Parts: sequence; structure tokens; C-alpha cells
Amino acid sequence: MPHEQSVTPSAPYLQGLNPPQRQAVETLDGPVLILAGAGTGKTRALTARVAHLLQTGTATPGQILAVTFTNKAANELRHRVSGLLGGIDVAGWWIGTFHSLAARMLRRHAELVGLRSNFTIIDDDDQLRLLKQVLELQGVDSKTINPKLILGIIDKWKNMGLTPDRVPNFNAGELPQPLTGPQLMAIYRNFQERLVTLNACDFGDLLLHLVTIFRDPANGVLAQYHARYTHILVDEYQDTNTIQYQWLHLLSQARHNLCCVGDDDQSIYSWRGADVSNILNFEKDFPEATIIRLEQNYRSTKPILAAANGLIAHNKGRLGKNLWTEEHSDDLVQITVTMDQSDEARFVAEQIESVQRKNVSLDEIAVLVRASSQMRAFEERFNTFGISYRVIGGPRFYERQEIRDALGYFRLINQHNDDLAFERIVNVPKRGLGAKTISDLQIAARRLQRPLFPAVEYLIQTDELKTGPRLTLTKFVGDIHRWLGLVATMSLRDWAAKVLEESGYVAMWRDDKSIEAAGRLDNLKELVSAMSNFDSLGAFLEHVALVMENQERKEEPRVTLMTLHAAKGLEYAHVFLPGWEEGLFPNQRSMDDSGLAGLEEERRLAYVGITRAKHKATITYALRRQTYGEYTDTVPSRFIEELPGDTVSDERQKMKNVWAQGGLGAAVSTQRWGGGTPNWGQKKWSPQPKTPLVIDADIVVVNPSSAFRVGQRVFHEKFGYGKVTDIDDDKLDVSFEKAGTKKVLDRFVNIVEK
DNA sequence: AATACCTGGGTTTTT
DNA sequence: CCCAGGTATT
Repeated sequence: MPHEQSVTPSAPYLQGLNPPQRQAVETLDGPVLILAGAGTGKTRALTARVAHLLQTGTATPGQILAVTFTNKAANELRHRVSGLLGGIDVAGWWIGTFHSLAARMLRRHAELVGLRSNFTIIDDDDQLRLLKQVLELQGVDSKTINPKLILGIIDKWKNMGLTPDRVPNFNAGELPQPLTGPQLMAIYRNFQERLVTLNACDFGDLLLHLVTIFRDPANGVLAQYHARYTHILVDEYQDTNTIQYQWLHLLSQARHNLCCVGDDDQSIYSWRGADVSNILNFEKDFPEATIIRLEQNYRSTKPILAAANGLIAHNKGRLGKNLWTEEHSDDLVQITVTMDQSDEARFVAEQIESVQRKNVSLDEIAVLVRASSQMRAFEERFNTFGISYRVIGGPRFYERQEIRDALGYFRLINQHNDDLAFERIVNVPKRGLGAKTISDLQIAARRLQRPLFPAVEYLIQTDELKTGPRLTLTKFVGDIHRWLGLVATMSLRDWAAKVLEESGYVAMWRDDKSIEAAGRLDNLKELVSAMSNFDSLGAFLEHVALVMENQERKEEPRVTLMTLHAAKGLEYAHVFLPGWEEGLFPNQRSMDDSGLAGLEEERRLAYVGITRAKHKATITYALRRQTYGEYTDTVPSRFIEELPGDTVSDERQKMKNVWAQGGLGAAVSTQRWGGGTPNWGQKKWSPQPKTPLVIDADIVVVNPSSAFRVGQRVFHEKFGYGKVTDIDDDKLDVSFEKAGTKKVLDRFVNIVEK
């Protein structure tokens, strides 16, 4: 490790940096906030900063903690840091996602929160299954109360850093009736206790437990980390939630050497607990902070940036930033209207073909949708056109049934208290342990106050079980122990194959005559071969839990089809943005749930979408769209009006002419355009509601005091949409779609006329 | 244990 | 309309 104090101005990693980037790299001490707009080279600055920390001797690799949100970002950072430093091995460095770093730390201190260091990290699916069990045990009927709703509340608490003893008193109106506050708290407590019993964590717990440990000075853990990490770097800071914020601030409170990179205009995860105010308040948190703005964009052309800038300017409460570029272009942002979603998909497909003819690779083209329900039309059309495409964000490899089953075996072998794994595989393949036996085991385990596997180990030595199950379970328990004994004696890959073979799991699919069986066997093979990259079972399971990614292999060029959320951080020569319609984008539910804040987040999403484009962006919308089987006429997105006129090329008039000649869309009658669209024919469309606060044009207030009847659809400012189930004078029982059943005063709800 | 029917729910989902 | 999950049926 070179330790020279001065670095020549020509240090290779400094070359080609613009002045603010260079400042971002060289301001090593004290809190730094780098406001990095889309395409401004933030990863470049971040990697150079790491190199600079090391080259100047300011920090050693072990003293740097670099945090990202996604594995992809973490890998890129690792890779590029390694590259800048001449390909050195960065394997042991503390560069990773919030969750992977937290897991790594928590394994060292697990006992402080009642866990053992080999705890299992459970995914959403297991989380929900576990909660359902807790609910059942507590006599809460999961038909009256949606478990997902409760899980949502618990997750939210975890995201806010609230362990059960820290949850403040909450408004009874906020909880799903007929649940009471104490009941909800009991559920949370039991859920957490159950997790500890199973020696397991959900994602939220990884950070929550760690912060719990950090908060207690008596254990000295935080002080230990203070001594260890002198410099902390955080990517995508605008997406941090409260617990992540607390974690970062606890870790950095000794030295304040916290460098955060982010873009408030790209905060699109508030619905997952991300809190933009974390980045907005950075200066308040650290009055001595250096704020650096990266505004020169190296990705997009002038019209694209001007369109994006003009759009995002409609948001309030920004830190303020204007991207600029030297890249001229005559290609304006194109706006086109189509008749319906299938027409829209055809239009995009045709455009893709024409772009392709200009020698643009399909890899450089993306279709970014607001909702995954939009995807089908494109998939169908791409198939008929013979355009190859890939969908990002479909079902994941590790979520497939056969993979989860296989992992169930590995998990149970690794960690005997993992009841969720036990339940999953104890009778897969069929071993004659039916529902009755399983439920007997659960009752016995509860009585013995042990997880299932240890309880079974005990039970098979008693005469409590019938002979059949006893013999089966004896063999099962023996197998699990035997496989555990073998794991260190051979390669992980061979071991896994052996377990899957000997358990009869592979045979189960081999004997299965259904169409999917062969594919499942292939997947299992892939799983086993992927395990050769790991040298311990624990490491493999950790990878699976935290890195749920498909290893994407390079194939022929394909168009990428994905949601706007999935597109953050990516770039394409040509980007298609379909479905710019009121209600879809900006999305109605987002606005119902969060009002103006929701609308602004939708606008940021639009901003992210446009800024993905390097050379050309094409926005489309359909005049009518089929939702839940019914066609509805649409209203163009207000975002279209918000794009500065000189940045867009409005092709809508042109389209109308084509239709008039009957040259397009034979499948759809042209008659609807006759007098249908109100603003038709005007050169510039009259603006959509100038005051974006008009949340829903369908809401009409009808004499608020007396117009209610049972079954009436209503809207409540806070709880959203619902149906009246009972009326008592001015008090209504309303079953809300999202918030559950509540008593509300009639003057707080509006009648919805559809 | 396998199959048929029914009901509810359908925005985004970094880990 | 279309899917998943749960319940009822055989």
C-alpha cells in the first residue's frame, strides 16, 4: 500500500475528471454530499475517491466502508475500484449492499440479540408464511384481516427503526379493524420472538438488530466499528430509509467522514420506506458539510436533458440542479398517440424495426413501462414481429418451486431451527407425512418449546408418534445429520448433488411426467453447478438470500422490457416510454395514497425514464386502454404538457391524419375519433389540470350529510377508496381497499361516482 | 391426494 | 380479464 502524501496531479484516476468531479474525489475529510444528476459520472467519481483515499494514505482498505443498494452497484464499484488500482484483489473489502454488510456485521454479534451466528435470512415469502402462523396462533382470522396488511405495518416499523418496545402510541384509526392496538403489538412481538426461536432474520431485521446493538454503548460494539471505519461512502443516498440512515449516522458519528452520493430528483422508492428528507436535510445534519453538484451530463443530448429538466422543474422542495451537456442533437423527444395498447405496442415495434435498420443494436433499445401489466401487449407484439426481447424483473431463479425446495434441504441442514425449511421439505418428496402428522408435530413442538426439527429429534425417541411417522422421521433426522456430517468432506457441488439425489428429490421430478418436469431438473442442475463457486454452505446460502439475481448470460442482442423502477442507473440509445396517461402514469394509487408527494414521485419516475435515453426518447399513450377487461377512454398524462414545447416533437397531429386516411389500425374502428377527444385538432393541446392537486376527476361530492347508503363507494383523504358497510347516523363503517375496515364520520369521505 | 371451483385482488419491489 | 391461493369435492 503506497503511502505518499502528495499525489501528482496526473495520477491516472484523476485524469479526465471535470472540476466538480475532481472536488468530489479530493475532499476527503468531513461530511460530503455529492448531488450527482443522471449520467454525470458519479460512479467514476466514487471509484476515483476510493483510489484517492488509498493512494494518499488517508485510509487503508479495511478502514473504508462503501455502501450501495443493489448487488449490481456493489459489484460495479468493486470491479472499477479494482481496475483503477491495477486489478488488485478487493474481495475482502467492505464494499457491499446495506443488507450484505449488515448481515456480515450481525453474524459477529448475533448473540447480543438472541441469535446464533449461522442465523437464516428469510425472504418475503417465508416472512408471510411465518406471520400467518403467528396470526393463526393468536386466533386472528386471516380472512377478515389481510396478513399482507399487517406485514406491511411491521415492515414499516422495521424500516423506521422501531423494535416492538419503541413503537409509539398510534392512532386507533390507523389500524385494520377489528384489530386493536394491543393485538397488533402482540402480533409484532410474537413475530419477532418466533424469528429468534427459529434463529432467523427477515431483511428488515438485519439492520434493525444491528442498530439495536449499536444503540447500547454497554456492549462496546459501536465503539469498535468507530475505531475501524474511518471513511464511509454511500451511493443512492436519496433512497435510504430511516433505519439505514440511523445505521449510517451511528457508524459515522465519531469522525463525520461520511460521503453520500445521490440525486433527490431520482428518489422513487418512498413507498418502500425511502425518505427523501434524508438527503434534503444533509446540510442540517452536518452544518460543516461540503456540497458538490455534478451537473455535466455525459449521457444524453440537449433536447432530452431540456425535456427532463423542464419536467422536473414542476416539483417543489428540490435541492435544485440543472443538467447540461455539450451534445447537440436535432432529435427532439417524440410524442405519439395511439388507439389502444395493442396499437401502441405495434407502433413501438415498428419504430424498433426502423431504429434497427439504422444499425442500432437491440441491446441499445429499451421499453420502460410504469406497471408490469403493460408488458403483455409488448411481449405479444414483439413475438409476432419476431423482435427478441428480455424482460427484467420477471420471476426469479431462486423463487422457483424446485429451487426453493432444494434450498429448503440445504437450509435445514445448515440450521436445524429453520421451521420454514422443515415444513417445506419434510414431506417433499412424499414420505407419507400428511397434514395431520405435521400439525401434530407443530403442537408437540410448541408444547416442548422447541423448533420442529429438535422437537422431532426428541419425539422419535418417545412412543408419542405412531410407528409409521416415527420410522419415517427417524430416517429423515438421520439423513439430515448424515448430510451435515458430509458437507465438509467434499466439494459443495458434489455434496448438493448427493443430498438432492439421496433425498429422493431429483427422482421425484424424474418420475414426474408433466411438461415442466424437465425444465425443473435443468434448473436444479444449474443450481448445483452454481454452488461450485462457493466454498461453504453458509456462504452459498448467504449469497442466495441476499443476492437473488439471475446470472444473466450474454446472448443475442435483445430489446429490454422493464418497469421504470428497474431502469434506474441504466442507459440506452433509444428509450420508449409508453402509457403516459392520467391514472396510469402518474399512477392513480400513488396519488390517492400520497397526494402531492405521490404525484411528485411519479414525476421523478418520469424524469428517470427520460434521462435513461442517450439519443432519443419516444413517449406514447393510447386513447383507450383495457383494464380489468374493460376499455376506458384515457386522458393524456399531465407530464406531457409539462415538457417544454421546444424540446418535443409532437407527432399526434400527424397520427390523426394517418387515421383519417384509414391507414392505421384496421382492427379498431376509426369512428371514435369523430368527436371523442375534446382537444382534438388544436395545435397545442390545452393543458391538463394546471393545479396538480386535482387528485381524481371522478370524485364528485354529493351532499355530504345525507347521500350515503350501504354499498356506496367512497373516498377518504387518508384511507383511500372503500365501500360503506354500515351507517349509524353520521358515522359510517367503511371497508377500505387498502386500510381495512374503519369507522369514519361521513363528512370526511366523498362519494365516488363512477 | 388430486382436482375442481371460488374468491379476491391486480403499481412500483434495490435486499 | 387473468392469476394465485384457498376451499370444497371426489
